[in-house]
Amino acid sequence: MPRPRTHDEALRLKLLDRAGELISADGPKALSLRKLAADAGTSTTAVYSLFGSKPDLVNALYVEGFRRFGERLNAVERTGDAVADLVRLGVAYRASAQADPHLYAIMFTRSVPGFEPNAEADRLARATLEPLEDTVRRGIASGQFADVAPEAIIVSSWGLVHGLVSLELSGNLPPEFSVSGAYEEALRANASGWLK
Amino acid sequence: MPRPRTHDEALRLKLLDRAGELISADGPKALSLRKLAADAGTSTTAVYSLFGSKPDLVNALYVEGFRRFGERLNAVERTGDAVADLVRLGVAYRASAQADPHLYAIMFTRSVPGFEPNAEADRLARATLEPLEDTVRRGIASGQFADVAPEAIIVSSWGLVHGLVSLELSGNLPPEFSVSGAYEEALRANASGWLK
DNA sequence: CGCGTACCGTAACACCGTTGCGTTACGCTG
DNA sequence: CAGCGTAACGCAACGGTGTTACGGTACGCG
Repeated sequence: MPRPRTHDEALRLKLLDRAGELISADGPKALSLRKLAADAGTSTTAVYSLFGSKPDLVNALYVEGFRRFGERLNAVERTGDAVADLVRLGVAYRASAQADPHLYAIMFTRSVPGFEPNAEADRLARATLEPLEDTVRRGIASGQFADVAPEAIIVSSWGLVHGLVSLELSGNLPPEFSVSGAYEEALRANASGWLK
Repeated sequence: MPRPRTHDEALRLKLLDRAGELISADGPKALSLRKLAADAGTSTTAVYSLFGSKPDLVNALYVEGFRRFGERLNAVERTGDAVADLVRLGVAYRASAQADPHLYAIMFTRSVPGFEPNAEADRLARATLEPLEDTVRRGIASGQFADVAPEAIIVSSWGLVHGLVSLELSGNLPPEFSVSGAYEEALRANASGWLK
């Protein structure tokens, strides 16, 4: 007997899509529920019935960002050489961040005030790193890397890649420092430091 | 003939101080000009006559953050061994970030919407890295590091340290992983990758 | 003493996220 | 076929934000 719902899955996707565009075009500040609703031809209520709140909508973008990230990392072909594989993964990581810089900002910096990823989103984020974890464990098992705790190499590699990419994206690097030029070299040097 | 000004240097410092406390206590979202003015016993106009706008006030916090950062990095004693010095600088970097996590967020993530550091602030930020640049150049000159472009080692070291610290502060690292435990080891491995 | 003037607090503006309320629009029932 | 019950939804209000225009204020000089 109720009136049929128009706040459906299609609208949910449309809102997510438009929200991503608004953020990508003018930054996180430009994401307003009123503007978003108007763009999608609906009302602000839609966001609340479909997502719960603005932070919850951003959480959905966070999940979407990690999904795209995971796709790219999983698509990296392995060579069997752990150092070369770490470099490849790092290159894919940077490419992914540059493809969606504002999604990257949502994922790794707190660019939307008040947003904290929920538990499920955190698990997903964690799972995205599986290719990295796998490569490091294989490198240790094969005797290529020193016999240290895998986490040490995993976090060190992740930290370097994340640090370089986020310095680059946030514009904190002095202009004469080009990440592109030294990126692969830095990744290789870092991985080499763990060789047996 | 005018009435004597109460929006003076003392009030400027008081506002900066209170703004830092508000941000440190409840995050960047909690920094409201009305609350800040009330806390300081003045009106919102003070912020506009002393700083220009809210982003300009945040810019002053940005500068203050880099000043403290520079103090700590400059206080690091050198051993003459480039690898050991890079580790020491990294430890000081992390300590500085942990001492003022919300200032760190202002400095390196875009945690306050609408804020972009101005040119002078950018120069100051750059100058903060001098101890790092110096250590790397000496390490290359002494023949300890390979004869690569200094920028490669500088950016790689900075990237690793920044990446680890910001992953740690943003809570993106898996809970079972302790940065403290593997931090120095990772820095040493990274620096070692550049040895001749 | 009072005038001139720079200063500064108040209040308005436009916008934000969020929420309660009243309307709407359907499908089942009589 | 008419009407009712009910879930869904848009509108408008609420308390907040940064910012700005304005008008009262309080001093030093003539």
